[in-house]
Amino acid sequence: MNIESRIQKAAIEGLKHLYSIDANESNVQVLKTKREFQGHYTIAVFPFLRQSRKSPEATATELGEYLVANEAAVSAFNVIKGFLNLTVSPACWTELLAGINDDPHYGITPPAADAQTVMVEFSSPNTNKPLHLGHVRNNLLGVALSNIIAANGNHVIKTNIVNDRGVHICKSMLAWLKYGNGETPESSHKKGDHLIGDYYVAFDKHYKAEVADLMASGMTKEEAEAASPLMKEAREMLVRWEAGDKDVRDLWSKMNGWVYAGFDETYKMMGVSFDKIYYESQTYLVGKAKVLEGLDKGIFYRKDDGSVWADLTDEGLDHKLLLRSDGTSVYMTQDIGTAKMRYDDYKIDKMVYVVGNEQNYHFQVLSILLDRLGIAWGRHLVHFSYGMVELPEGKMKSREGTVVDADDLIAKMIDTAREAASDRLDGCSKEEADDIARIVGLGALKYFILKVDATKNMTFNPKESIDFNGNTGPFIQYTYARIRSVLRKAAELGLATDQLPSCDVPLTAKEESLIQMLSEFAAVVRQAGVDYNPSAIANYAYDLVKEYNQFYHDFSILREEDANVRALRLVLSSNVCKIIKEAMSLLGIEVPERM
RNA sequence: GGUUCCGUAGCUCAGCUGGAUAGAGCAACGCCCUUCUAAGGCGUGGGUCAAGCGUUCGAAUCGCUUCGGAAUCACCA
Repeated sequence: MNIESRIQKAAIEGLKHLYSIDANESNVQVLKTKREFQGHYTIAVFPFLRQSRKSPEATATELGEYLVANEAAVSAFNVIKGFLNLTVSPACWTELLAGINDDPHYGITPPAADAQTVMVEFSSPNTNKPLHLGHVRNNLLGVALSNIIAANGNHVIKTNIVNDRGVHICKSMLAWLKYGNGETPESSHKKGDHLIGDYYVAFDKHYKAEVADLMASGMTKEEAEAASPLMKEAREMLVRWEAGDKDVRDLWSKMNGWVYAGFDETYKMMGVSFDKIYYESQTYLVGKAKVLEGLDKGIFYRKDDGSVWADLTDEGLDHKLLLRSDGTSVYMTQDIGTAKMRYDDYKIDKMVYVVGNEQNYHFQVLSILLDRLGIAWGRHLVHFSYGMVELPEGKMKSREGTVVDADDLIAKMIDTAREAASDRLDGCSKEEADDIARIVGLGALKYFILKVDATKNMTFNPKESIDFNGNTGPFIQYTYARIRSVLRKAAELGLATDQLPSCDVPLTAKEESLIQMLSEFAAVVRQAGVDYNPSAIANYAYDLVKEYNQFYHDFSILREEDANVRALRLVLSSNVCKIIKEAMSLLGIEVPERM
């Protein structure tokens, strides 16, 4: 049991004993004492005054006296107004540190025998354009969330649903046929996803030109869009694709292959991997069948024009289209198919979709539809709804060329990291220096994105490059590397870094505070899991590191002459190191041994 | 128009299951390397927590209203 719980339990007993108050966990709050006051934990006694029939000061004092007498962890107290500040005994802190030191994975809960299986879907790219900053946020959140869910004792299956079919794919295929002259990633020395993206843009350019010409000859915009020969060809191509036309399918496979090779490079760079990948080209027919099955069962209905709908008015929502009048499927149909396949493939207890908040309505509807279709986890599916990445001017727009490309951004971050390290890695080989630049550059990018509350929109200013000082990934990595350096030197001197002294060692306030923060890690991981909130881990790591840097600045470790004090500081430092690494690893961020 | 989300320092963000004088980083200005990595530490200035009303011993946090911004309500995905 942690110290907070012990204090809370004792306080509940004390209130009962002193005033016959029946308090419980929810109304006895044990808070962390604010910096400017003396003590480690604080209880506000205001809620108990009515029943204690005493002043705030008197009540707090009596409760404080009770706790010092009856709870070994509490060694002293002070009262300011109605706030009871409690001081925890040094022995208690040392014991706590020993416990953390003995646990190589403190804060991480391995799956138990009856652990739940949670599937996390993220990334889910289109195969017609390269990944941009929005996808980066999605991927990083997906990885971090999967790690956090796993760290809370669940089995996690990471999955990706690739949107590899539809008229948008036909557009780039058509443009490549018309304007490509057989260009390949090899011949052009372009990543496959970027090559295809260029043809998607080319289609749009020619299509716009056609529409403009037709409008110049007197058509309205709608007429012109409907009459565009290019668009007509693209739609015909989709029909041929659905019919399984060999030429179209071969081209489709070839071009998708290029895109996947490009994506794989980006994924690898970002440290993203999946346990299972689904393709919409394989799930949409399953969805169609499932919808028709629902139609037979009377869950859905068919309109006169042949389209199939779900009536959601009893849920306070509208009618939702599931199959078009021409029998083709829509987005929702595909998600239903994917859900069924997942249900058949794995015994999932819970499904988490990492998808942008623009699709909140979609997932509200999907949840209801899956439930009606008998998918067990449908009703309680989790839509991890994250906010957009915006530029200072507003949304990224591909048409205006303001999209921040993932590969470009990553390369730029690594270059910046390399420059920043240029004059400080003299002893390193080229490979080591490259690896450090990669770790630090990506660390800066990942932390920048993950430290902000995922549900909120965030702003990225491309003109001001991501910082390497202050509340950043490199700041945390730097602290890690600095501690590692001290620990290496300790090893050279033959000093143990994991042996607490057997006798009592007096602790400074900073040391106590650090142990207190280390012990909080387990609760932070748990809460991050409950809230689906990776940023809580990031902010914790920052606070811990900031605290450690003050300690590092104010106290010596290796030059400390008292061997017991030195041993304690080494253990403390090595455990801060361990927790930094664990926290960053939950976020999918690596830490360097030196930088 | 309906629904949902957001509004905290010049900028980017914490804090939100109610607790003490609202915190960081960046930017500005100043100080600290003969001492374990200065990507660090310390300090100064910077706030009507969008506004108002309410609930409460206590509100940035909870409720209502207003203002401002975003998303969504497609036979797009």
